[in-house]
Amino acid sequence: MNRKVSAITTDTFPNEMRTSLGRNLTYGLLDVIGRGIVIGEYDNVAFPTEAELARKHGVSRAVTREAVKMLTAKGLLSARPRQGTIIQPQSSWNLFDSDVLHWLLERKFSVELLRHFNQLRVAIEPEAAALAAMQATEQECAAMGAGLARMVAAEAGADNTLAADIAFHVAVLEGSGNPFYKQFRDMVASALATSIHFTNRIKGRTASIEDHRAVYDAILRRDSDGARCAMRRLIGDVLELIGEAEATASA
Amino acid sequence: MNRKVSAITTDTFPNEMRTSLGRNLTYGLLDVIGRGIVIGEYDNVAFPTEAELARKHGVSRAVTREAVKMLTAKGLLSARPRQGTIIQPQSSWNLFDSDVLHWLLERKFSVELLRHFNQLRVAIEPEAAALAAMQATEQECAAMGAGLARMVAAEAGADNTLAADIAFHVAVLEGSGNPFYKQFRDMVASALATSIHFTNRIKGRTASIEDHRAVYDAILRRDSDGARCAMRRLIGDVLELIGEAEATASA
DNA sequence: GTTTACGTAATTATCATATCTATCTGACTT
DNA sequence: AAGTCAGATAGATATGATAATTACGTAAAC
Repeated sequence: MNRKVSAITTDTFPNEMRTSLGRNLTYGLLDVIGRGIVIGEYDNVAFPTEAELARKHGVSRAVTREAVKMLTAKGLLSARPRQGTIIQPQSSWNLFDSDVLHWLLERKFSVELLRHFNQLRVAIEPEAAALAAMQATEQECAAMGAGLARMVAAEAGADNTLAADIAFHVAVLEGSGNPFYKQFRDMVASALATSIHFTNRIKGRTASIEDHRAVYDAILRRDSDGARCAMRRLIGDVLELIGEAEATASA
Repeated sequence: MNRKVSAITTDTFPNEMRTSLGRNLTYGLLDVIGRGIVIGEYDNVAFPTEAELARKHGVSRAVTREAVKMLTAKGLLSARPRQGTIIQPQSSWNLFDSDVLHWLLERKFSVELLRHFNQLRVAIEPEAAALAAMQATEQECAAMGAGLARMVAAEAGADNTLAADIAFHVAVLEGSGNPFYKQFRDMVASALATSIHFTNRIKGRTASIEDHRAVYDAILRRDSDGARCAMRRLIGDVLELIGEAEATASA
């Protein structure tokens, strides 16, 4: 396995490439450049040209162009002849792309972003719970129950707290029967994974199980408004904690 | 301008290329393939290989690959050696990508999709209004006022009803100060543009202006809950109309 | 002095071709 | 059965050449 030595090789990016099935140079470069943009690596310097990017990372221009095109599709870049490739204002980044969100949450951790995201969750998830109460199938309800059961098991150390929490919230979103809500699957998973350390540090999750169960029970008895309120309370609590943390940090 | 004649030329896709700045072959092909996938052009046939796509559209493989990569980034495709390029299940399409949403809404018009989207709006926009009531700047409030004024003007035939409606809703989203809500800008614009004919047909928009003004007033007096309720009522009405239409259609 | 027109050069866009790599299939061996 | 190897296929990558676009500086025009 003696290939040309390059900054980015197929080996450089093994398993953690959550982007579809890719573990090839293009996806590697996509990840490196994307993360670089989000971190702010190019904030005070002109973004490199295709040729420079290719040379710097030791890959061909074709690979570079494909990675750049993918980042363009995600709203991070735009390219024009003679002007070069430039970073788009953050307002046009596609935050609902799980790659972009992942990069954002991964960087120097921003409580503000976490608050913004949970301000979104407090809109989305209660409504999803309400929809789920109206039309979730038995299977979908069973998935929620399983998630809850895992949370209880995790309490006793028999399962992973984070994975259980995610499983429950994802199950509710799936139960909504609405493809837009279902899209939040990856986002919520990504964000919870990042924020769990944060929220855990502030407050034990012991009380949380009961809150989750309240959502679950309401959905089971087809109580749409009850499910909405319970879920809103659940996420509202998280939001409150974040607000307090922000206030403490700035004080 | 005598270049090689091909199925997709630079001239084929002139101005209407809302995707970033592109009016080149890659963006043209992106649009053609993307629309084809959404419409269902490949539903009962194997998706072509890169080579076939390139030949069919008369472009090089490099262009084809770039378009395919962009569609991969939007969640529509995935590619593996030997397996070929395959269409992803609809559940992994990025519905929050304005291209994807545009293609979806453009196809044989689906009332169900419209309902699903408005089920999302009824979660998002009231919360955005509530946030706007808390922290919109004077400028942002002025933008909402301007949108409302345009709606009044449109009533008298002095402005475009659709554009005015969009302007108001976008202004509220912008006023939320939350980047996730701001992302709905393009989506709401895209969806309203498609649905306006539908909703207009069912009900005159005369009553609508007062509903919009109620939202605006609540935000101005910093009444968070009032804004949320007013906006919820506004979109709830639309949702109800869609539900009735669906019931009628299936009856 | 300001604007307009235009040529130049830089950078992306495209093409064509060749080679590499991953992976499925099936035959062959153990 | 289970493992191993060979062939075939389709995407992945590299390379180099050409075209198209347009920012920018310069000169001409007003």
